[in-house]
Amino acid sequence: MGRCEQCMIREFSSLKALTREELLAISETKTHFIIRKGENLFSEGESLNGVYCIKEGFCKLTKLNSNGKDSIVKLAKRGDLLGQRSIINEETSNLSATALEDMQVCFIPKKEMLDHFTENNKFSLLITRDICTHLKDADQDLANQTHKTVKERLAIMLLKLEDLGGSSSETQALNIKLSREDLANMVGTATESCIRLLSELKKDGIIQLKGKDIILLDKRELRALAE
Amino acid sequence: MGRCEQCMIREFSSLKALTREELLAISETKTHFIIRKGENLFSEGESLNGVYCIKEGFCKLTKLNSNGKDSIVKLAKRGDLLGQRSIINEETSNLSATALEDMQVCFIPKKEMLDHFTENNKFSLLITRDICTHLKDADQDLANQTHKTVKERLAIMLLKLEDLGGSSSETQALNIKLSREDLANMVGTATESCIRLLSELKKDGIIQLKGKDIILLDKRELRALAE
DNA sequence: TAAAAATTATGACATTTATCAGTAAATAGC
DNA sequence: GCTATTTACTGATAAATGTCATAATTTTTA
Repeated sequence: MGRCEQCMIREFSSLKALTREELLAISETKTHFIIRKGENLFSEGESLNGVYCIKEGFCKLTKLNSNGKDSIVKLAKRGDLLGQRSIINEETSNLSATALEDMQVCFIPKKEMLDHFTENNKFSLLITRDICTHLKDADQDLANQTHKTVKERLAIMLLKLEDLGGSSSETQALNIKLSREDLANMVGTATESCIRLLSELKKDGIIQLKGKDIILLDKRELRALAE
Repeated sequence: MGRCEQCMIREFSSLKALTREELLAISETKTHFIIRKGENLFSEGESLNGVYCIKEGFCKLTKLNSNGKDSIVKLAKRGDLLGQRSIINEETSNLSATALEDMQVCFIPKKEMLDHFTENNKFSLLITRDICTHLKDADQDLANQTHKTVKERLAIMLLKLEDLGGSSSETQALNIKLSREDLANMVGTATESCIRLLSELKKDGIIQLKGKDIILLDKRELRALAE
């Protein structure tokens, strides 16, 4: 099994505040596993016994609506920690986490996290700050959702996808591959509306579509559309 | 000036975790003031030098959209602390806070808050938990916003207003008085649409409208509408 | 208290967005 | 490689929501 103190992924999260000794302790209790595309790391309402550290791959965090549709609340990537809120608030998970591609994930037990959280002030501050950042993002998303059109929100989302996952250096396509349905659920619209707007952006030469690949041709124009 | 250790409002917030000594220290540095209806406690983008503790009155927390409209992200009431996120993340305020009625507010300087935050683990845990709760609420709001109709969202909002501020024991009217425009900005719709739906709910005998007063007549039906 | 201003309300209409139906294309399984 | 199945796309239409105009009501101000 890999050793946390040698794992560079920790530099991307609050785990970077842990001492060598603390990392050694975590190495002893953590587990490492593979999640296949489409599988859940955890589900809404589930009680989490620890925190997940994403070593590789993207996943979506969703909330099931009463009408049976998923709302994608956010995306997570390599280096992100999942489940912090549930652990701190001692509540069941608020969201489901589903792999968008094959993932490598480490699981750190609750007790181990909480011990360091209470003992290492730098660590707990970073975790709290991380949660604060999520809150700020959520407020922004909420404001966008309330007064922006679907087209504006789609433009925002495409830029956000590039920001989060980057683009392939060969094909220029966004690295985060979402189905049209998933993209629609992020934007908060019907799948057909989402497809229609993508076609429109393509027709206007702002993006290029090649199968599932999306290439952002004119980011300046996209930003203008996002207002 | 009032003394924090004698102020019962602190029991409603993370401040309840502070020791008598800590409360005495805060009493020395805090200031107390009155905010008139419509005035701002602080504005989006402003850098906050401390945290606000609401002693009396309701206020709205808004985010300005590119189209010049406000989105009301949440409401705050007696006992709530405002500005915690900005202080912890050392960032400017994400939202504006505007009084919905005359308010009494205490201001606790940043340094004072951070000192206790780093030294009193119970206090910092409660603050972190409070932020976690806000994050959970924001995720729920976001999901509601994406896949619920305006009518469903309005029903949710009316129930939330009652939950947050209660109703007058005499008139049964909601204690939180919002203009139709504010209500629309909470629900995320146009003012006229909001008014139209309120009229519809009134026609169906679900609510009663008396000037600005809103009386929830049939909460069961409202909950059904909210799904 | 009367006039002015702001807010609430309603109607007509335009626009956006969702839904349903059906086809085309891509992917998975054999 | 070929079929089955899913996903992507397009069109027609319906429904929801926004916008503009205008009237009724309430609140504010002089």
